[in-house]
Amino acid sequence: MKATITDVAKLAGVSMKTVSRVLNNEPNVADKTRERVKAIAAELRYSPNLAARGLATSKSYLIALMYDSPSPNYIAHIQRGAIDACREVDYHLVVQPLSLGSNKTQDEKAQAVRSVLDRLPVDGVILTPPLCDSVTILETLSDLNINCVRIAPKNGGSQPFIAMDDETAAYQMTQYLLEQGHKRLGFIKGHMSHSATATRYNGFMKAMREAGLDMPSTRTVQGDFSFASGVDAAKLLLELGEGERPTAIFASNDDMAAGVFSVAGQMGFNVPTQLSVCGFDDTPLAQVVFPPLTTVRQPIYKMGYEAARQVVEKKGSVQDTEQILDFEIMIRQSVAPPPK
Amino acid sequence: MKATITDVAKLAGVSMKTVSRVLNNEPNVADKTRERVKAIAAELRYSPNLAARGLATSKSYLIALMYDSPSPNYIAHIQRGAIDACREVDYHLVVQPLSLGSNKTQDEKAQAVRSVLDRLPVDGVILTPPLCDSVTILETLSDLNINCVRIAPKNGGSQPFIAMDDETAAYQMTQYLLEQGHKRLGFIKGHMSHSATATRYNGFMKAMREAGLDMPSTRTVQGDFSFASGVDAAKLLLELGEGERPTAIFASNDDMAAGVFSVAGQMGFNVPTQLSVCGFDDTPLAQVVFPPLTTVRQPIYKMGYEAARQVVEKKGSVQDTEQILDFEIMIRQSVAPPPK
DNA sequence: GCAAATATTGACAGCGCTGTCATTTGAGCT
DNA sequence: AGCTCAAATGACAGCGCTGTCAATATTTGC
Repeated sequence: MKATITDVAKLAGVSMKTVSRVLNNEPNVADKTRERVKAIAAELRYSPNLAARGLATSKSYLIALMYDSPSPNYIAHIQRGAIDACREVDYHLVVQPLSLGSNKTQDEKAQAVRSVLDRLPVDGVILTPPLCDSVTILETLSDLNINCVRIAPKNGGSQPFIAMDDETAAYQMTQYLLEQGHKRLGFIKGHMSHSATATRYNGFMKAMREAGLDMPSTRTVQGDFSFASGVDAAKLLLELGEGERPTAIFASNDDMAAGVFSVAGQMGFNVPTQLSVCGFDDTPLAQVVFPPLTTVRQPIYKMGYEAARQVVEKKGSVQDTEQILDFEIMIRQSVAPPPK
Repeated sequence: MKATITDVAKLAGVSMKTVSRVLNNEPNVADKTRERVKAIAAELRYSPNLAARGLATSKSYLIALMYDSPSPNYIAHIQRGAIDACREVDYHLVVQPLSLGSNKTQDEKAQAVRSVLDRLPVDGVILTPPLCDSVTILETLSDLNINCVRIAPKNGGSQPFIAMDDETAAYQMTQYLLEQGHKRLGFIKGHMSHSATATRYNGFMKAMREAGLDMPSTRTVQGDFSFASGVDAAKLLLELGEGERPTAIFASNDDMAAGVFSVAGQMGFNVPTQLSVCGFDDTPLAQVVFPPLTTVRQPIYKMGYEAARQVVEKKGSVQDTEQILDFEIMIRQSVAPPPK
């Protein structure tokens, strides 16, 4: 049925081993032989049997993308990037949602990871937030001797990672708000357990500080990245007295920004003429609200892509193991100068 | 390092083959032996080597979820369901996006599928729209002797499928609109290549017909499931003269409904007091607009779950191979009686 | 109690590939 | 030509598991 390495070897008049060498780009094969084998393999549409190869090399040619319920959109893009990278090197991606609620103990987390990897021994793992911040998980992985790459981890650590400079992005976005003439800004923070919450807030505060602007605690509200928390936060912010109320609100993600839109609409504040709003992430939502939301685009596809490349290549040098990717500020129509 | 079947066999004082039998729940093992082997396997945290098993059985214990860029949300839920089903039977899911633009010829589609499956010979495939409607792909799969399950295909055919009754859902939603007192309804159709477009429209029309209501062509607008197309369609609909303009708009999906919201807001129509809007799909978006959108919830998680179960079990009887799952009408606040 | 039937177990080959190491080939030199 | 040495190639075992089929243990029937 399906061609095997033996078929190719026979047709090419060489040994299986030589075919194997060609297929794996090993040295010490005469160019002429190499060409001939390649041609015949192509003709036979031969492709090596993953299981056999895996058994012989004790590799699986599989990598896992582990995540614990971030937004579907986030995962979808990471995933897509990772898959594209895998295809280039004949690897395959297995998706592993993990559902590690915060109610799980460290031990349970380790067990969950272990049990997944017992059943499917992969060659590498990509970890997305918040999993990438669990020391327990990182330790488990290193126990199991599985190399991993983290996406947007809270802090550097010794494992390789891919990240975006959230702080600078928030900083620049805040500067943009200030350039528009806003003086009273509101800020809605994200979920405390998420790494981006602090960095985004820090970038925001840095810009405020540099501008010499006051940031009273009444205008900083805790959210949790959900639409509902955006709604609650916006209410708090917009119910402030005339001289206190922010003229612009920086929500730590798009969902919460949408919550702000919703409250603004109900309370009769026009966006952007009476209230400017900006978000973070550039989810599809950002273009599906009115007016389109000014926000920060994260290079999530690329993060997935680079993470997968790295996890299969396991390069050595340190500078290769930490990648900071570029963001992009998407200026749309939800921010305007403040009303007089 | 990792325990093998030989380790278990030695400790249990039986042959490898007997251990193998226990692990695969084969008959003809004495209960006592079975228990002992199980205990020892558990103690050793033994789990079989996928590659070795795959090599011996020429199965891969992998199934593929193939899709061609439907919304991330849709895929994420299907995927989650499929993964959960896989875990129950020790299978694994490999995700395979396919990007078959409509500009691809049939041959190219077949090639694309073939090349994916050449490199990763899976035991089964789950096909989502619009892939599940490509005869070429179905044929390729059956050539390759890979069994597949389709999710929400356009028409029955001979391959097993999981679907939802879109027509009845649209029918019931329309009835709900009519019960609220609306007489002039607008309908925004989906993308022509998508199977759901026709069925949803049919359900809508059936309810209109039964109610003896007129449906002039000016109030049926072609969309393509995108937010932008919803915007365009809404403009067309809302610019109609006073006596022509619909008092309620049924958009074939939530994105387009969001487009309607956006136009309504700009044109000064309050939703739902002046204009009722409903959608279809119950994407996260539905709860992130104001007012929350009345829409149809599809059992997408369950579709993924059932599809995976079916693809690994390949049951025989016909009634098992066609499953119609229940939908749910999510009544929220975007529909109200029409203005007097 | 004994043959026949059945249930339980095990020996062994082989799935398709790669690693190791031995062998052959050919190039480069004197 | 004859020799050395490196490059190219191949023979073969074995990765961990399951299928086949033979061997052994147990039960059944009379």
